[in-house]
Order: sequence, then structure tokens, then C-alpha cells
Amino acid sequence: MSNYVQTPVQGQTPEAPQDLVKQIVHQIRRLMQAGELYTKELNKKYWVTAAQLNCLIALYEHGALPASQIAKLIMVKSSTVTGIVDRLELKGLVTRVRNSPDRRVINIELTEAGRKLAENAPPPIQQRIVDGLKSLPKNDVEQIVQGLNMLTHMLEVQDLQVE
Amino acid sequence: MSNYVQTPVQGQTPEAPQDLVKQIVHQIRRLMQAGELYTKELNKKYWVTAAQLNCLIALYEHGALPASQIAKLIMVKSSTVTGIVDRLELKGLVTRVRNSPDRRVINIELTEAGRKLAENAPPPIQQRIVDGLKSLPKNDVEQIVQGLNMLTHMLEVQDLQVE
DNA sequence: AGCAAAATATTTCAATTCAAAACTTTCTTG
DNA sequence: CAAGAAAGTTTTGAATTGAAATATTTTGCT
Repeated sequence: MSNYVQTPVQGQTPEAPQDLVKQIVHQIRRLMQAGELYTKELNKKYWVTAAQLNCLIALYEHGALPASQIAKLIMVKSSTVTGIVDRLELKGLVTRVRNSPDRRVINIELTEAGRKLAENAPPPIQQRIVDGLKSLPKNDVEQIVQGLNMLTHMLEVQDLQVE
Repeated sequence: MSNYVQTPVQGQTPEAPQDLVKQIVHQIRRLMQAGELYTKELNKKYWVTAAQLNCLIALYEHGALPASQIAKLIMVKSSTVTGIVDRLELKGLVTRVRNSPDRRVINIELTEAGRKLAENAPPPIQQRIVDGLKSLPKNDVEQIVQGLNMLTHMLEVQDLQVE
């Protein structure tokens, strides 16, 4: 924590912290772009995108799952899962099986190749964060977590208010 | 700041804060999804997406700009700007003019309609954050900013290492 | 002058994402 | 039991995003 942390201007009105808001929005966009660039790079090197890898890992950790459950775990709508699973299926990493008594549900399970890929997984986005966090004191790590918690909690409360 | 902040487990090894990393990744995904849901909602109500609105606001604040400059301001690659400007042009909110001595550059400028829209802009994502921040003590706001700063700084340094 | 390199913008391509609508199957209710 | 609501999945359509390739123009160097 150092020179790149801009300290707020003295005498700022507490009601309209416009520049702080700008900073926050800016940072969020940077996070998103970092994620996008990372997934492209991942796909080029390992033939699997971040979304696909998240899906594989969810299946590895929880066993075979229907699309709706995967959607909840990787935080995406279920129509998005369809496309991700399509591509994983084309690569032979998962299969769709209709083995539930409820014939609406279609379970998605790892193939052998999928399981192997999930096991010695190519570095997901997490690894980069792990590496970065190693160099920070624990207090800073907790500050990041709490800041994000406040932010997401805030945005989700706002989401509800709009409905 | 309260119950939704998960306190870390006692006796955790400082070298592998796996659950903290999981929380951070989870929060980032929540931020991204909040942004996605917001832009869809915005588009439904105002016929303009968040990316398009950011582009309009950049032009309003800086005057006519070439695509490469817009790309830097709104933090996307310039091939992305092309598509955004295409759609804004279709709606008559911007025009492309080749008025530079350097005939490679194509300046994008607001039309009257675009200027009006940028002036009394429909609430961009910022507004939601402004509203949320109002209910937080200033210390918390600064914590959010600093947490994000650390995170993005970390990811961008990592980005460079990959090149 | 001439030619290679750089800069600017666009095109093409694939992946992600969500909403809305469609489809199938199950559940509920009268 | 039949009609319709609900649940699970997929399809369709539009926007965003970035990489890579392409086209045009400018610049720099010999």
C-alpha cells in the first residue's frame, strides 16, 4: 500500500464524493479488463477459457450437476451455461446424461479427460491473485476482502431496490 | 460493515490464504454480474448500454476524439470501440468526421442528440455507487478505494510479468 | 524518391453474457 | 383427471470484448 493510493482531497463534501466514485468505477473496469485479457491468454495457451475452467472445477468439486446448479456455483445465468457446456462437450471434456428420475434435468458430468484437466488444472485466474497476495501483509488482504464485500453487498441491495 | 463480512479462520496458514482468494474471486464475479445486469436494464429503459453511455460521456467531457483516444478513456481495445461507435452512429448520437490533417484519424463527435443525452444522462453505473456510498462512513469508502487500488495494481503488475 | 516500418481504423472471428421466448416434463389445483 | 402453473433446459438475438488480419496513410531512413 503506497504511492498509488490516492489520498482524498481535504475539505471534500461528504455528500458527493465524486472523485472517489470515479476511482471506484475505474478500478472495477480495470478488474474486468484484467479478467478478459487473462481468459484470452488462457484460451490461447490451454484451449480452455476461464468460464469453461470454472465450470470444470465446479464439476470436479461437486460431482455431476445439472445446468441450473452450475449456474449458481459459477454465478451466471443458466442460458449462459448451455453455451459453455456445449463447447466443453465438443472438446470431450464433459457429457450430458439424462439419468435423473425427473426427466427434465440433464446432468453434466466430467469425462476422464475433463477430470484430468480439472485435477492438474491450468492456472485459473485465482493463481494470479494468490501470487499477488503473497507479497501483501495479511491486513491488506483482509482490507481488500472487506472492501469488496461492502461494494458487492451495496450493489446487490441496490439491485433489489430496482425490481 | 457487519455480518456479511466473513472473518477468516483462526490458525490459517499465511502462505496459502485459499479461502480469502476464493472470496475475492467470488466478489469480483459478483461485481461483474452486477454490471452486466445493470447494462441490460439501462438498455431496456434508455436504449443505450453502459459501454455506449461511457463513450458518450467521454466525448462530452473531452470533445471530439479519435477511436484510439476513446479506447484509452473507457479502457477497452480499439476494435471494441469500432462496434460501440457503429451503434451510436446508427442511433444518430455521434458522427464520424475525417477532419484531421492526418487522414488516418477519424474523429468521432457528438451530434446534437448525443450532446443532449450526455447532458441529462440516464443514470450511469456511477449513480448506483454514489447512492450506496452515501450510506457508508467515509472511512469505509476509503477502504474500498484502497482495497481496489491494491488489487488492480497487483493484477496489472502481474499482467506485465506475463508479456 | 523509394521502401520499410509505424500508426490508425476496421473487419473478421470466437466466446461470453443476459433476456425473452420456446419446449418438455412435472406439479398443483379445482 | 384435466387444465394450467411451475421448473429445467435450450434457442434465439443482441451487445461486448479482444486477438489477429487487413487496409490506408504517414513517417523515417537510406
